[in-house]
Amino acid sequence: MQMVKSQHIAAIVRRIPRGRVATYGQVASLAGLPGHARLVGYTLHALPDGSPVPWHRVINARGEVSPRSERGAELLQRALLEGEGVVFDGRGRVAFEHFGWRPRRAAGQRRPAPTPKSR
DNA sequence: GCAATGACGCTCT
DNA sequence: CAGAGCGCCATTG
Repeated sequence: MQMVKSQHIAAIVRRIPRGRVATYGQVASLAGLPGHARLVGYTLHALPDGSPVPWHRVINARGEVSPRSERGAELLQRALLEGEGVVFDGRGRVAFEHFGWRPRRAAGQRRPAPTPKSR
């Protein structure tokens, strides 16, 4: 299978619970490609139309949606997330501390320090 | 089979 | 904290 990659990534994204958002890097790490977030982004773009993949739940590490090629698409993604209960801050950013998806991994918690300083 | 593109991440300034 | 540059692999033409 050649597009197994997309299938694998799709499986990861599909694991994201509703009302939660994950970053490309996070999905990439879970997919077995740590540090290769670009692959996730491009692979998601190559996903078929009938893919049950909530791609709108996948955003960049900045906590904001990517300005994709199509103008307004980021607004659509943001609308979908808001429809799931995700809230954006005044700058259009999502608080990973509240909406960041935290997958259950025995020895692989990709969450070193969620800004422990200042509250 | 080769070349170019692409929905990012991380580090440095 | 914000902005800019480099690197990575997969998919498409």
